[in-house]
Amino acid sequence: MASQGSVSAKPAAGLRIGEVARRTGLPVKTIRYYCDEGLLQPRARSEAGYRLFDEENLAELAIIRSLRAIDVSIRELAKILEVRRAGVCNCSVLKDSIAAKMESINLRIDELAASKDELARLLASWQDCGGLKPDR
Amino acid sequence: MASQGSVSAKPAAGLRIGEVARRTGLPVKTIRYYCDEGLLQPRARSEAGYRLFDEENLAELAIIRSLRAIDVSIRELAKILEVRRAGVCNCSVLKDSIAAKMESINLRIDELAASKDELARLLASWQDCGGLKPDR
DNA sequence: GGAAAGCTTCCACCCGCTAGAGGGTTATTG
DNA sequence: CAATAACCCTCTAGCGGGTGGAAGCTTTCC
Repeated sequence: MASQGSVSAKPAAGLRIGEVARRTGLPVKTIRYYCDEGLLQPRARSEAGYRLFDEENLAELAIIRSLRAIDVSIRELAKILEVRRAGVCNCSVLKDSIAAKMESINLRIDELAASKDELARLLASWQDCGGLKPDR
Repeated sequence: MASQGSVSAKPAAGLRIGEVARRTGLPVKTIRYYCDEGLLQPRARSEAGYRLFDEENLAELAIIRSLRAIDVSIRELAKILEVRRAGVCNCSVLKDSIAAKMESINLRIDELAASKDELARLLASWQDCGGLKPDR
């Protein structure tokens, strides 16, 4: 009902979960799981009970993705987002924590680089010997 | 019994699991788990039933770590190591597979870099506003 | 010889999803 | 307008990859 005026004024009732999934690249089920765990609070529910998300939620999901990528736990993430939501930017603890996470990303990148080397050596060893067994 | 000659000749009965843990940085339990899953076969068991590992096992663990770091599954790893053990260097399938994994490491690194940017922006936004809430 | 450290097995549990059943809602289309 | 497809809901179960702890041998060290 009420086709949206083609020109503008979009009250944007809210994004439904599928749309959020499309925009973030996360599976619908995962988003639902994050809600269940208290990581994410949909702005509202539709009449029918559908979760309705907003742009803020998208921003939160971006943070979630970033931190999950370095294995920050769901629990810790919940705390972090809570603090953020409370608008406690002056909370240096959180800032430090995030800074630490960033540092840990560097570590992780180094580890991955090392892994790559490891695999390269492995490949090279095969290339070289063209069929030699690991000498056991 | 038989202190090892300081000069050489090390029959090296085998490394016990704790030593392997210390050398690889993996928890003892995890190593045991890898054995249970058939990833790793200790060279032997001591009289008392202790797992005894050798240098080859250490090399395998290095590979395991590298591939686990990019979420190669235990099952796939088992196959990879089996092939490797069989000395099938001419198996281009495996070589390709490893090459692909290496490519995926690059992807992962890019993702992590993106995460870092995301977090940097987050931090910066707080720095800037010195106490502004996420505008909700 | 006796305590401390290290190893064994086995079983239960945790985390982060993910799949599927069963059922209501919204959108499209003939 | 009814039918159908696509979407959403909750709930329960299961999986992958470990991890913790109990109970009980071995090895090491003083």
